[in-house]
Amino acid sequence: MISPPVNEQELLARANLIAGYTLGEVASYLNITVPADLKRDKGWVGNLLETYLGAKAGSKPEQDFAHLGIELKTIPVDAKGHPLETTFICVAPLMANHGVTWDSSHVKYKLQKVLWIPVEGERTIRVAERRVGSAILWSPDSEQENILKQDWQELMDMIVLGQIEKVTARQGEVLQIRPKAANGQALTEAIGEDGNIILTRPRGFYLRKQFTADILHNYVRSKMTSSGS
DNA sequence: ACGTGATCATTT
DNA sequence: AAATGATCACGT
Repeated sequence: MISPPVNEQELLARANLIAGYTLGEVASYLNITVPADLKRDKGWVGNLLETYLGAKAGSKPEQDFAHLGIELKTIPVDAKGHPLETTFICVAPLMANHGVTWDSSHVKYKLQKVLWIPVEGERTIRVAERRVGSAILWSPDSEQENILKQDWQELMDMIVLGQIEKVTARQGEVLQIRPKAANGQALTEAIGEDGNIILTRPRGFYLRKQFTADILHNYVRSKMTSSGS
C-alpha cells in the first residue's frame, strides 16, 4: 500500500507522474486487474487513482486527503477534454438540517479544494488503454462559489420545506440533485408536504458537466496566460 | 441503510 | 446527442 502524500507538493508530484500513462499501465504497476468495462465497476477508475496517490480507503464523509484539505475527483472526458458525466459530490441530507448553512454544508466542504484528474472515458476505448490527463488543483472563485451557494440554498429550502418529491435534476444552475442509491428499492426518511416524515429515494448532489468543463477549460487558459504566448 | 467511488441506460 | 433518472460494488 502506498502511504499518503505528506504535503500538497508531493500529491501533485505523484499526480504528474501518471499523466499520459494508460490505466492499464497504472493498474499493472499496482498489480490490479483491469475490468473489460465499467458496467459493474463504476468506481474502478476512481479507486485505482486513489490507491496510486495514497488516499485513505474508506467511506467516511471526509476529503480524500483530509490532512491536506484536498478532495480527489477523477472525471471522464472525451477527446476534446470535455466531461462525459456529471460529478457526484455527496449525499443530500434530507433530515436534521436545522441550523445547517452553506458554510457548514458538506457540499462546500468537499468542494473547497479539489484535485481533478481527467481520464479518457469514451466507451470505444478499452479501459486499459484509456489515458490519464494532467491533474488540476482547483478551488472555487467567488463567482463560482456564489452560484453553488445559490443553488444549494434553493435545493435545501425545498428539502426543509417538505418539497423533496418536487425536486428535479432540472433545477440548479450548476448544482443538481439526483437519485443516489443501490437501486430503486432503497428508501430513506425525509420531510413530507405536511411536515410529517416520509420515505423517499436517497438523493445526492452533483455538478453539471458545463460547470466542470469550465473548471478544466479555465485552467488551460490560465496556464497559457502565465506561460505567455 | 449510508457514504465512498462513480457510470449506465432510458428518456427527452 | 444530451440530460435525467437509475443503478453497480464495496466497506461499515
